Amino acid sequence: MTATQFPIEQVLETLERELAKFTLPLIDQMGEVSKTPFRILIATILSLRTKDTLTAVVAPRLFAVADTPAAMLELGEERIAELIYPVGFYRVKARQIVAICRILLEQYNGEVPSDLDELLKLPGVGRKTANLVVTAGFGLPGICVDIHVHRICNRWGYVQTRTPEETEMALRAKLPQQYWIPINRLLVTLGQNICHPTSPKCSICPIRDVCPRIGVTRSR
DNA sequence: AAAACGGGGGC
DNA sequence: GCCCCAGTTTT
Repeated sequence: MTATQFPIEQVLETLERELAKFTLPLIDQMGEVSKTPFRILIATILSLRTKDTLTAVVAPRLFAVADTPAAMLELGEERIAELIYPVGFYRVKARQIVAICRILLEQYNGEVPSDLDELLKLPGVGRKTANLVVTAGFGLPGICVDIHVHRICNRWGYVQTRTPEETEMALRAKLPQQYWIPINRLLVTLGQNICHPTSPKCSICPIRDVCPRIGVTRSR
């Protein structure tokens, strides 16, 4: 179709090799033992519109006190709000956590469902959160598109989309499935450390040789 | 399509 | 002081 297709596979493999040099996303910061579906679900709720370095400090405080839906309900909305206060949106998030845990206990036997459509029924869970639980929590195929994945894929010209949901669908159609799970982790890492919305640090970018927008500082 | 939720950190 | 942050829901 196009004369020069963006070399997405080469780029993602390069990023995979360079990953160790960068600050990693929230789920990786929380450590291997924290990668249970329930912790990923709750931590992702806490992380909405919040820096993940802050969430990575606050979330473990909550998990130390309550690590299951039943324990969360026992803790109660007020106490949850106090514990998560620094992440912001604490009232909304505490209310959503309680509502989610109630549903998990009443309808899912206290377990987090692995099905995307079931996850999307939970209050406060949109496509980004649901797909992160599917991929990072269960290791199942899915594409988690946050603002970094959306921005960078469009910056590269790999997709031309207006919303993260459109980007997710475009990637499902054209990105080889072996990259579905790692693309989020790779592009969030790149987006946080180098490929910023404004003033990206192209001079130290590991894929500068093949990026079509090298030196272009405006967001898209 | 736009507002609203919100404290913490960077500049 | 001003702006942004691994979004989602409501108007």
